[in-house]
Amino acid sequence: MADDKRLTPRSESFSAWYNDVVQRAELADYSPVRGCMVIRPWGYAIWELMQQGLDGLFKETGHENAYFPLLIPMSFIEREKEHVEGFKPELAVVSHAGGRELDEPYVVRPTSETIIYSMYAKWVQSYRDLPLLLNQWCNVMRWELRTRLFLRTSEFLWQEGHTAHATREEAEEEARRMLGVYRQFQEDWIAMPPVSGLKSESEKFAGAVRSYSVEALMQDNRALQAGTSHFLGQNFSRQFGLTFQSEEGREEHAWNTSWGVSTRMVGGMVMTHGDDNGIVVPPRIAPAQVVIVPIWRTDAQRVLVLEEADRFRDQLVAAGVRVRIDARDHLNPGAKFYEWERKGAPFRAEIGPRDVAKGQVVLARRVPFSSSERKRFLSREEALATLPALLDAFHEDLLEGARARREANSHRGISDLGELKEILDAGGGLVYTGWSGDPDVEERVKQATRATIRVIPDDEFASSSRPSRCIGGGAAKMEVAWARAY
RNA sequence: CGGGGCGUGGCGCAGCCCGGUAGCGCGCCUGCUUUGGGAGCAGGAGGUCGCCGGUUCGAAUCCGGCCGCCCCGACCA
Repeated sequence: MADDKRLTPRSESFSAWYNDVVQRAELADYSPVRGCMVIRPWGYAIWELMQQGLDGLFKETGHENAYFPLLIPMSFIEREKEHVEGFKPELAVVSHAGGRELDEPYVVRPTSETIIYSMYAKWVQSYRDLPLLLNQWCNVMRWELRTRLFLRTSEFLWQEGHTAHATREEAEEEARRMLGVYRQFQEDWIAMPPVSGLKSESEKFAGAVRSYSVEALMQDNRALQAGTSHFLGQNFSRQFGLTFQSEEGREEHAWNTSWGVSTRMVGGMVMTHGDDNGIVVPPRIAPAQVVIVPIWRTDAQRVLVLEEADRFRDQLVAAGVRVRIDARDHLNPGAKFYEWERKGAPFRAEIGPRDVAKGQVVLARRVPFSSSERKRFLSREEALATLPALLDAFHEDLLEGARARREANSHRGISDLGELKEILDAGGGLVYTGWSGDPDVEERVKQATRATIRVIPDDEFASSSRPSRCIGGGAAKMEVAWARAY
């Protein structure tokens, strides 16, 4: 039946579409463990490319990778008051090991501030040991009530950067710098342009002095917190005795930051670029940027076509393009076209007997070049010479499309609560209003609209005229962006 | 945790109301023919009907309990 092959259209149910497409694109599957997912090879390869891109940026900004234990003594988590309050409900605890009950239970890390800063305390003596700039790639566990593949699972993969600095200014700068790295990465690799800014008090990380985030607007106009960066002040260094001797010989507490992005970005990619035919993987994170589909009738043609496909692949690989040949014999070409569209490969190159004869390839882009140009016929030399540029151009088109969608769904200068609610109920995305900074107002608006303050936007995203009225009445002290969020 | 829905070959479903020992599509296997947008024909494999108990000569179907999953709301990267 045709219906077996179709995905639930986005217009029918965006969340059903998401669940469908994540599984049918073979990104991930549900696991026997409640709330946990299995990331399948295609999805994992995308994550690996994200990791590579980010890891490069971390290294460029002076960070090194390390690894800390999965299990954290319960007493560590409990040391920072705000921190434990924030995480208590979602901790998974190991109480038994080696066949007996442990004297002190361990928690499966929900995040690693405590164990990492306890080690930093051991390693840092002098201002000369600072800054200490480490990152770790790992899994974490937060017991979630309601889970969704990639967007919220009990176990997820992420990176967490943890830094220690001699001065407050330097740590604050680091937190801002890494927020910028996330933004840059999401634009340059995922073609997902977020809005960056400061979190409100109620939305900040448990244990932080200040939290920043990048918020991306999905196709259903809900916001996705796609990365966070925290200025931790001296909260953890005080609890873990992370001190150093300053140049002047005084003992001082170090200043910390932490920052992380997770496999949630894969979900963000899906909901930013996907369409009713499947996901769209932006070129720089596509495990196969070009999929060659060979076409043949006879055995002789098969040999000839596959030979040409191999040669073309080798040439593309030499040009730095990630290529895959789909030589499966039990599927006809049409079936392969649909499959790779579902899985979001940026380009498909068809090579059949006619193309071999003419020395050409037929190139199709996952999102067509234009409505009138669904396929491009290129000589092999041309294809080879232009593909790297075509990949870049596709990235730019995706980024521009996503940015245009974000802007089209951003509503500025809203000062009336009724209007805010109206916009949100009509499916509006990011709504910019004034705010006094009063948490009671924030809570009241949240109750009334089911939206939250996503960020106090950075200057670049702020409205050209600063709002004077607070959404809850009275004078505004700042501008905030509201949205319903994942 | 509240509301809704669903558990039947790998996937999607029908059968349940009205009990009689399981069927359809897709997928899978074998063979032949095919292959430029989801191939055709022929043959074949595959199911303790979520679990436990009850009613009955007999339960996928009726009754009770339990478990699990999905969706919508309260908390969260």
